[in-house]
Amino acid sequence: MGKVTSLDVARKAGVSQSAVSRTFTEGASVSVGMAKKVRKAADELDYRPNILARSLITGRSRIIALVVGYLDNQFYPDALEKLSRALKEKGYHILVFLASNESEQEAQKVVDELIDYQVDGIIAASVSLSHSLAKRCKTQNIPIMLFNRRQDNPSLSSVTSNNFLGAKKATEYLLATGHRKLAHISGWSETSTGRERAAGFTCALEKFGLEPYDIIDGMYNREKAIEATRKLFSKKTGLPDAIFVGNDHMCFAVMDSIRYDMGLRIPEDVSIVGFDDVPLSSWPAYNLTTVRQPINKMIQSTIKGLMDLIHNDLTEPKQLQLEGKLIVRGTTTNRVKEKE
Amino acid sequence: MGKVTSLDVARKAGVSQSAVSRTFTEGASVSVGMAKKVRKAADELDYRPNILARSLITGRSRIIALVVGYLDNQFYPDALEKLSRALKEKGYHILVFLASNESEQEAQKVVDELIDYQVDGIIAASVSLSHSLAKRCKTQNIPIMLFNRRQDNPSLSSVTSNNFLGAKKATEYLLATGHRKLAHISGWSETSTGRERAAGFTCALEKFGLEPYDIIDGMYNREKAIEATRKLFSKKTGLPDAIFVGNDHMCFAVMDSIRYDMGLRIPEDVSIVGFDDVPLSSWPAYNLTTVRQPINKMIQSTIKGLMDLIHNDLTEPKQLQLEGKLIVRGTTTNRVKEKE
DNA sequence: CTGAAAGCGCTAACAA
DNA sequence: TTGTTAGCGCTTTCAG
Repeated sequence: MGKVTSLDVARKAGVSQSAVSRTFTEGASVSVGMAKKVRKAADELDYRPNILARSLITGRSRIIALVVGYLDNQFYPDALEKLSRALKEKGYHILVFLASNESEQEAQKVVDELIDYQVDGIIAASVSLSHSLAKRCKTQNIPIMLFNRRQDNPSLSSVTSNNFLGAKKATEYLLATGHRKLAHISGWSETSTGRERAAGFTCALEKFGLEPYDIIDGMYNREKAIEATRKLFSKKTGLPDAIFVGNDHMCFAVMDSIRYDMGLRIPEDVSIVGFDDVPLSSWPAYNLTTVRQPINKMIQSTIKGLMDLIHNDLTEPKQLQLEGKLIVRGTTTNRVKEKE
Repeated sequence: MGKVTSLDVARKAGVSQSAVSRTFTEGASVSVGMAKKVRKAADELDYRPNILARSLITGRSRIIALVVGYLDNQFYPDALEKLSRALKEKGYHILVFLASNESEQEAQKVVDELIDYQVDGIIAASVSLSHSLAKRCKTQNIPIMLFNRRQDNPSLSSVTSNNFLGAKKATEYLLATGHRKLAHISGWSETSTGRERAAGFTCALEKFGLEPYDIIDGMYNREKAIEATRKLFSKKTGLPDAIFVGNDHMCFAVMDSIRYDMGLRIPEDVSIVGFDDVPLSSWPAYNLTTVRQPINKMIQSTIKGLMDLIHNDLTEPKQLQLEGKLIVRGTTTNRVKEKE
């Protein structure tokens, strides 16, 4: 029966249309009797207020744009699911925008689209908005939270784990357990996470007085990571005894390549450490030693930050960095003991 | 700077507000000169039409609701990504609704929410809408496509692969390669896919004159699948020589359990076949023999079906079943040859 | 082709 | 507390 409007309900209940509006508006003043009458009529007609019409007036759509690159790295569907649940609690829903880290022009289009939908806020997961695009959103008054990515320019709020420290911890652990020829297959060097994790790696080595065995950009991509692995093991100068990989998603490819291409054993021949601790990492097939990103806290902080931005525009940008934790599993071994 | 409206643009260009509307409305009649003038002013003001306001009139929000259970089975993020890209081409975007196959009441709420947003259509992936809820959507005139799920009642359109045939093929392959003690860890028996795949399994066995070694409901859940595996291997009556598992997601758990709990080899001790062919299945760590769901065709048909429903309400419900294909990889072996 | 005017379904003053 | 009224930003008749 097509659309039932508030007017239909009003007529049926024998009250004014505004009375209907009020009973469905949080915090409006309606008497109990009125509310009851209206609710009854509404139920009978199966009436629901039209959010879009409401948005037009209130200026709030209750839609949050989630901008995300690919969904093949399990970290992101996991985050999407958790973000969606948390936002639902607050009466928001997620409109998905896929942005494949492509050209500025593509990004431009995505921003256009999400402005069109009058979204109340943006969660940019894994993608980096250029300065000009960020400014456009600011002009349009759409708050942005960066999730798992930071901007050099501190005008944008962001939530990440401390990638530098996490990578440093992981590397120090490898050093403490007797590894000396450490390679790094890094996250994409065009991303903050990629660079910061690489920096943590080299910093730990430097402090220890060691040179990296090698650093290759894996670009957060399975194929690139496999290439990198092959390159690493084709060196004539002896093999690495440990590889720190920029994220778990690449790690799985690296491990597969080491085991099934190279025919080497993990961790006996080479130790592996990842970053993220996605669910797959704890599955026995990989059982990966990795730096856990505190995803629940990250989600929580992202939502809180976004809500703050939406409700009082006063808040100034904050770049939150949460502590990660090294989870030791089966892809690393203590080479110190072995020598004793 | 808040919102720039069509009126602002109109004033700046020195034309009427309707002229602005027309230049931004597909298929409206405007002269080239007028369009140019308007576009110029619009660009200068960084104007974009407000989709929500437009929706109010046209009755189309360009929002599609994707209702999905969990995102931990890689099949769904993959589908989400592909659906999103395909819909974007057509000018639609996906609003995510997580429905954890819970109570009727929860489902009720989800339907409420998606009606609120005036979505143009619903893609129900993996969740089954009860009859009454489906009817409510029909009353509200919101078309529904079931994705990877069928309804007994044929009033809803759906796209699936032929689960019965796929399962039958898989089982026949196991029989043809000399397996005789076939167990099935099934998909959730409350779902059409779970039931149809189980039916394909038993049908193939029956034709061959064999009894199933055992059938246990794994409920599309990792933990349940592991439990089922343990149960299977605790039987006193000899072990199964092959297991057909209801989907790949459970399969990974089953394989891990067999290898790392039981200490058995795949496929030497037991062959394994899955269903779906998610990306992970082709990774060397699992290298899974499985029935491929033709996901691209499924996506394509789902979108086409939905668009048909949206544009001409005339179309009557169609339950499309696409052909799946057995992909033979490393988790099965030919036991016939061995005996020769 | 263009402008004026009506109205989509709703909320938010404003009176009563 | 309630009803009346004026828009939110847009599309779509309807005249011209």
